[in-house]
Amino acid sequence: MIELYQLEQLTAFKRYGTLSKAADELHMSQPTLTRSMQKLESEFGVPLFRRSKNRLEFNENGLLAAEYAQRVLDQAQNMLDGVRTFDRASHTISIGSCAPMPLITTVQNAALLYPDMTISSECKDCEPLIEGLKTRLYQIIILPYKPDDKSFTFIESGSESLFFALPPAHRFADRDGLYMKEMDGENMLLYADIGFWRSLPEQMMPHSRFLVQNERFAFEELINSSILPCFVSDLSIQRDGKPADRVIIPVLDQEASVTYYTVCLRNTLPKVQKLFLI
Amino acid sequence: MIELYQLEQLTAFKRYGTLSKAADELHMSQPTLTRSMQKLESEFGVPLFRRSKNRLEFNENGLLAAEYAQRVLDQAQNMLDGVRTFDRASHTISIGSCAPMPLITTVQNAALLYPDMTISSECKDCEPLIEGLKTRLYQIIILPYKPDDKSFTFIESGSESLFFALPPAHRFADRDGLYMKEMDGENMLLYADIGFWRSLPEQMMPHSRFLVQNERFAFEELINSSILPCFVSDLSIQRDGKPADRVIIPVLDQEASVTYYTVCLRNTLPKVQKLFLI
DNA sequence: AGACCTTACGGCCGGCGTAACAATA
DNA sequence: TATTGTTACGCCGGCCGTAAGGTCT
Repeated sequence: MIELYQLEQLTAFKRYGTLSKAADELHMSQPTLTRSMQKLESEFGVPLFRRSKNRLEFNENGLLAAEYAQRVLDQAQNMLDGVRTFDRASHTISIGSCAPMPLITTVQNAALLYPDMTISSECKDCEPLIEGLKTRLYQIIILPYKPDDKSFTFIESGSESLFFALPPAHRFADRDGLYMKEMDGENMLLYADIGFWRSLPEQMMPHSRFLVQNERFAFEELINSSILPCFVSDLSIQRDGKPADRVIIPVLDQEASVTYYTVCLRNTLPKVQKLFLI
Repeated sequence: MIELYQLEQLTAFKRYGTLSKAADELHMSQPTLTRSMQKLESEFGVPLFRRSKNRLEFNENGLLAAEYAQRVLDQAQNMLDGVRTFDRASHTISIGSCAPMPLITTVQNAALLYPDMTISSECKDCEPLIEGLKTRLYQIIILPYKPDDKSFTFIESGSESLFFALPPAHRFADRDGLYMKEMDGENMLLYADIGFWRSLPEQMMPHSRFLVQNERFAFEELINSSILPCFVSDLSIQRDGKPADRVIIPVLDQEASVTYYTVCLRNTLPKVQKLFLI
């Protein structure tokens, strides 16, 4: 029977033009390749080459065969990739979240409940999350609102509320609560990786400038060494503590408090059931 | 590397359900198949089977792999078929003709001029011939008129004229020529395999009944043992002689005399050039 | 007992590299 | 002389079949 290694050799000959060069590239001796091509030719049952005394080249059959061969090889590679990718996916729980904080506990839970699975996670906007859930890019997504798609199932999985972290000398430092509108115009430090929260300040405080920090370290250093206000949340305080030398004032806008929902496809529920039984 | 024979084995296992049966079908021992599948699995790098103590079955990876494998095998088979068909086509001159008589000499010429080629030929109506020439089903066609397609090239290649073959006692036996209309209403013997000629008598002599003979032998026997008139042509006379005991009267209608044209695609001309240099 | 899968063992075929030869540029 | 393709020869790895062992119905 014709075998893939022969097709590999055939396409190598097409690429390199001579048996010698092809044999080099294939890490084999040139006589071996000669014999292998003779055998292939006899298995096709039709001539594939034009032979001069010291020159071998494709005839039209051979050119056609080499094209076909490439397609067969591509498909074989495609098979390997496909099966390996499928296997990897079946050992991976992919979680997408609208914000980093609720992701942390969900990833922890998933790792504990499914110790043999690889947990992959990322933050995205809500629309791509929902798209990704439908296309099975994610098995689980975390949204800041109840999804209304009938093919989804979900549980409430926590909440997060924003606070202003003000320097003690700030004019609003003694308030019990603040609307963002009241802070509009004040420049603030802002940590970049906050998911869907990112759009809220810019929307509600159009006159403020936000000093966006991509590095967590830079963000925390600047809190310590400046008197700029910034945002924190109950979850971030729970995780990292209160920033030193800041007064914590609740943000009163209703948009500043959300309930998170852990969502999956009904179809996929069995695979991640344990996460819904907490 | 993964090889086709392993994929063949994989799909056999899918078809037959157990290694034993698959091994039988593949004419190999069952331990051999066990080992081969183990090797395949290790080459995929992911588990393909669920193993009980005395039962082997696909897991989801394996099912997917078997589907992919079938596609690879199909494509490999497709490659073989494609190349072999291409090779055969390149050694074949396929000739289509509107009538059998001009085909004979053309096929003879082709066989002489291209002794290494296989000559295949058939009779069809003019429209399918032209279609077939365009789609390269034929390299050459023979038409009873000049083609007007710009992509065709052609030469005149003979002519054929019809005659009535009447019994000597026929009322028209002494005529120098006859129009078909004059014979309308008389029953006639008709040989079936006459190509485009077939439609002419029925069209011009609607009141006649034609006793169509599919067998050449039956046709000739009936000429000898009856007094029914029939058609012959100059070419048929040249080939088979005049029918015994018949008077040959020219058919005067203009449709009863045609000039034949040998036609090929301009593109394909080099392949059949010699036939156009006669 | 029969069907099935796996492991162990030894034979052998076929693909491999080396060497030698022939032709070409 | 350097490069290329083909043929001859002998080695050896890997695939094969047989045999044996274990499990399940």
